[in-house]
Amino acid sequence: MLINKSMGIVERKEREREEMRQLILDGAQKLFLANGFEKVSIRNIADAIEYSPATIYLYFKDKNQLLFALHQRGFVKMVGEFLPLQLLADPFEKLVEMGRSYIRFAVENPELFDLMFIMNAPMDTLDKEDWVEGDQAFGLLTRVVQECMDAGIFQKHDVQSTAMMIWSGIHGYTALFLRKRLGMFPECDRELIMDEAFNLFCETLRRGL
Amino acid sequence: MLINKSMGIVERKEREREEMRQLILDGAQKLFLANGFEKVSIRNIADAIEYSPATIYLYFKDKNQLLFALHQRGFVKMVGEFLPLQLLADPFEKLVEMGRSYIRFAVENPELFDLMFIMNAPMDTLDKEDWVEGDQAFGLLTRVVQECMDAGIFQKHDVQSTAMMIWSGIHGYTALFLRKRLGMFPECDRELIMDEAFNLFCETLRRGL
DNA sequence: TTGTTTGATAAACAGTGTTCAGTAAGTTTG
DNA sequence: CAAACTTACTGAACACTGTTTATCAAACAA
Repeated sequence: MLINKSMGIVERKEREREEMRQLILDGAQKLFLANGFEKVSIRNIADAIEYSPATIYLYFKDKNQLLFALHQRGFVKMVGEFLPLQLLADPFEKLVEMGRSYIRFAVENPELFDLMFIMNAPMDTLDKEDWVEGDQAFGLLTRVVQECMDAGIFQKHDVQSTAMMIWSGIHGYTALFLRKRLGMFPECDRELIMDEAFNLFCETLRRGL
Repeated sequence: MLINKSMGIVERKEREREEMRQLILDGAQKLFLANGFEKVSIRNIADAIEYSPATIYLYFKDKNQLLFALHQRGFVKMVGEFLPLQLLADPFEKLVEMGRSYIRFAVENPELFDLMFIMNAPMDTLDKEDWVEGDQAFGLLTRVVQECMDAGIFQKHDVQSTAMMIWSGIHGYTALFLRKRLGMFPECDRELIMDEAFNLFCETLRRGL
């Protein structure tokens, strides 16, 4: 076996394999974002990229693993939207803007958000190392919370619990809204109430934490 | 047509129809709570109650409508757990206990909770009148919030927005926990952090609202 | 050139929600 | 009571789903 020859081939194969993975994910993402998750099957994805359904199983163990790969893409995108906000000087303003960003991300990318925070499917079989993207996003939040404490805006509590509390508060609206659980409010008032509730949450944190 | 005779029969038929509906729902509920939603099919339900799958479609337009009927059962159960708490004298304590109840309900009845607040399916086709159960539960919350305002515990804001904010806060944890989105915390700390975050939320409301 | 590995696939399996023609009882009418 | 009609139910089919496996041709190694 000629080492330099086969090594080149191995590298190319690896590259081609990764390209194929991305091709599948691109096709899947396009379909999911356009038609919603419930209406997209492995066969649809295979058709879209002009391969047989069985081929997809050479690159992803099952549908959940494919969904999880998209879940990771979602986190990359979300963290990308959080990063510019880190430049804001006032830590509390930074926190509020991150909350607003979270909600905006959810409204603009409902399918991705679903995958990241609501759907069961992608979390079914999961290792520790798969959490790096989620960790990164939550890390940004804890850091801002710590800054708020350091600046004396918040009292000093356990940072993790505080961050968790804030995340939950923001996530709550978002999830209820996305899953159409606000039927008790008349359609027209809904956006207003959401907005008021968000502002009230920020105000309450400001005063009470 | 003899009026008194046929009226008796019509009534019996109506009664039998309702009994059949309940029989189907009982079977469905038992299977869903035991195996989770993803693993229960119309055929399973039909087998369990010893009828043909097609029969179920004589009583429910489709699977979503069946799920929505269970969703309503869930609300009846939850409101049933909230009612005794209404006797508590201190409105803030009442609010906190309702929050605790919400979380406990979710942990003890994850499948029902899922149906009530997370799953897409049962909300797909929904009229206004279908919201009575949800309205009732949210009504209990707004009333307690109003009491807190009247007692001077909370500042006077829009009751609806305030109730929405509190609901979201509590719902947030619950949904994230149930959907296994707390992978960034080590397994053993999770319950503790959830508890701390809940207490912190109550404390913050107490001080900041 | 021969032998081996690899990537892709057609076909099948076991399941899903849902519809519909057909049947056998229950009910009403002459 | 017998005939006509109505109703509740079902078997079988339709068009899907995710997933596995035997097969085959092309790429590679000896």
